[in-house]
Amino acid sequence: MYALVDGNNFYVSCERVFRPTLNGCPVVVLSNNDGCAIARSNEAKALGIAMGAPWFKIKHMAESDGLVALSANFALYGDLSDRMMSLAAGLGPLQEIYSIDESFIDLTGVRGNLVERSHKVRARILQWVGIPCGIGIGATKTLAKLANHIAKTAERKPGSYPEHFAQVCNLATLTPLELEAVMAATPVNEVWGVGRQITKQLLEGGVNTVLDLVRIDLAMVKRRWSVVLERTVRELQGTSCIDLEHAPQPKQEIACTRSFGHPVTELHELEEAVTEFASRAAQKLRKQSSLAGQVMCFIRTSPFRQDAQYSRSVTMPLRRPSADTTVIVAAALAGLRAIYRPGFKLAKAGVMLLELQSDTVQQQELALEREDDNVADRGRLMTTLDDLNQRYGRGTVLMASAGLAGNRRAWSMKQERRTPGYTTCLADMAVARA
DNA sequence: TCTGGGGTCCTAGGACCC
DNA sequence: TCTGGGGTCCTAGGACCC
Repeated sequence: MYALVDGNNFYVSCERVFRPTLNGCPVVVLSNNDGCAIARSNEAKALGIAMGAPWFKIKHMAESDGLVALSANFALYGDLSDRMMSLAAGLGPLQEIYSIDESFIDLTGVRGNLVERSHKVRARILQWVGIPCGIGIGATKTLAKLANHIAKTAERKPGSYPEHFAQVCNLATLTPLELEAVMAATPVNEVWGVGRQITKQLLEGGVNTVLDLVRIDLAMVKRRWSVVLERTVRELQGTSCIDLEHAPQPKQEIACTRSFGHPVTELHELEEAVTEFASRAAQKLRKQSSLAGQVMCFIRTSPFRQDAQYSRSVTMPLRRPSADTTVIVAAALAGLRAIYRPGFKLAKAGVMLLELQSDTVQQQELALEREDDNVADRGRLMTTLDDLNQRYGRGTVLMASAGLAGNRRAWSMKQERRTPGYTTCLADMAVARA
């Protein structure tokens, strides 16, 4: 038995914790670069604002409907997420943190009334952290996700499901007939693992609801689609196929990519951006104690513009696996110079680290060439770099090719409406006035 | 003027091996 | 006239997730 605990409209709820006047208002949180809406309050959803709606297309609602837009404040969301997760963990013995706002809990061995227990955990998260969440319970992770969807929808749209499913929904307590009714009332695209493409194909085949999907022929699903969708159907039928991963696995690839605040055409500007992205990626790499075997670098124009299009990537193998910022930046810059062409209005660039491996395994080799640097010294240098940037703030010590932050940089992302780091920066702490 | 960022898994097809 | 069978590895691309 699994539970899924999921924060409602998470980023918006985080903002509301420190700005209660936003309660009841239509609010969206914008992606990096203030590009599009990535979180919407219920009121914003009711205005018809879609997930991913470009800000410039919905901006007019600020005047007409009192829509409030905020730049993403990931420092705040990450911190409130940690607090929410530690309380959600109280629901059962094992927890898998699935995303910034969701965690699965393995309920094996938990006695008593699971719904009552969930309501208590939910109330505690609301009171101690200030984030409202929905909790779904089911025999498999896919059913727990479905239950979570029902819990949220029952709360947001009265009449859509039985009232008592609001906030907490345990599918395992339903009779077969009740379960069928719920599945028949749920569109198939709400299932975890059924995205846009597969939804389209299912609808063409007359599979409209979750109930239709759960009754589909398994062999046909595997033939027509894949083992992935077959697994989803089995999970809906109550056979657990996706295990809880309570120990986070190290990433197999690490990326740092950004859209630019303004189009970039000059190589030297790109070099600054790519240096920063490669440095950030290398830092993430060291944080999970990995080495990278390859560095990928890409640049591209905006596919939304009518301008001449250009999109190239290049993968640079490293001499030996490394987590050294200087090595990774050098490889990324060499790649950039190889793919750069003048005359294009570039909108985005990025660096990805591939072929990651643990830094405790080091392939030995014959010393056929002179070592310029002592590997242990370089490791200490990187540790010092990370410590300094941790203590005095990101960008305190950086590669010279990153340029100076004080200079005007076309590539820096736009963030015109960001709220303070209420919980992560002393100077930004909220002040209570009597 | 203005459209995010960061991941995972699976499959098909080609190159290559004996 | 007739041209096998069985396998691995790699890559690109597509689907999904939040």
